[in-house]
Amino acid sequence: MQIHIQAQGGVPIYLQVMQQIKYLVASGRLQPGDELPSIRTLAEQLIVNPNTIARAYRELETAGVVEKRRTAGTFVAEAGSPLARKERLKLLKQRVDQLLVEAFQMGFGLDEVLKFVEQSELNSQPPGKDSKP
Amino acid sequence: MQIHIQAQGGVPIYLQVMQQIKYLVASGRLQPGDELPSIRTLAEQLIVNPNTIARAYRELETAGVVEKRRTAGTFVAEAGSPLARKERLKLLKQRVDQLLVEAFQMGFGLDEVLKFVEQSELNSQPPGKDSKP
DNA sequence: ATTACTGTATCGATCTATTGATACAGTTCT
DNA sequence: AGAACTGTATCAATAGATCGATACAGTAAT
Repeated sequence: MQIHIQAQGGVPIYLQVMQQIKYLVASGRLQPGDELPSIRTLAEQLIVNPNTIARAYRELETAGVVEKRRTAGTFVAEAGSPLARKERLKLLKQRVDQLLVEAFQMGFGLDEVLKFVEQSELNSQPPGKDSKP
Repeated sequence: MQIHIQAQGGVPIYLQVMQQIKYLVASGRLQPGDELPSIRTLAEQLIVNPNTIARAYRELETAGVVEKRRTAGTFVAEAGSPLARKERLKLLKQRVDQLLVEAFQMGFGLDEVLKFVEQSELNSQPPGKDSKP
């Protein structure tokens, strides 16, 4: 699995690992059911402490991205996050507002944000399964 | 100025102040040229150390949101951020991708993200002044 | 000159996050 | 049974962020 870590930069290693795995899943390069490298394997590959990878996997499981099977390994989870729809909507609204504030601050307009959203490499994603709950 | 701080919650005070001022500017409730409360005034109002507000203002200035005039006070900056357009585009793309990853992870589709962007309360913002550079 | 207001700088205490060293517990296969 | 692999738990060291106390420096009006 292609993961690259920057020791410099202030971003915690476990977060970098989380983000990159999230991207791999969101872009479809990791499919539900796929097995991730074992904690120790990835730790050796990145030359970090196993605890660090363990933490990344643990939080990814809490977030519903991966699923751990006791002695078998860690796998990409099947379904989406288990959060209630209302909670997710609230979160999404927050994220969108944050993005827009930053965009406006940078001098961009709504149209440009929309363009970026439409043109994202990630746009091949299947539509949400609960557009109408 | 209406700013509310939560001591609990783990979010640093100076960040809360920054975010809320950014929102006030992005939503137009603070206009370019408007004067912000002095560091001490706001510090007393929120019952925090002046250093904390000073830090918020300092970082807002670095971000190009406000402008400090030595002995006169702190004001909302005129232009957008001074970053080069290429840099801003890169940043914006990153932000959008992050948002989409989170949205997909939560089980939402592109269409729903677009809907949220279009329906945001912030959409009354003037369009970016450099749509065509 | 004094007072009252701006923002600035320095130092230190404290707390939290992050990472690492190391030992543990369970399953699977030989 | 034993080896080799999963993920787990505990504890300590370190580094960094955050915030506060306090003193400084400049301008403007009295």
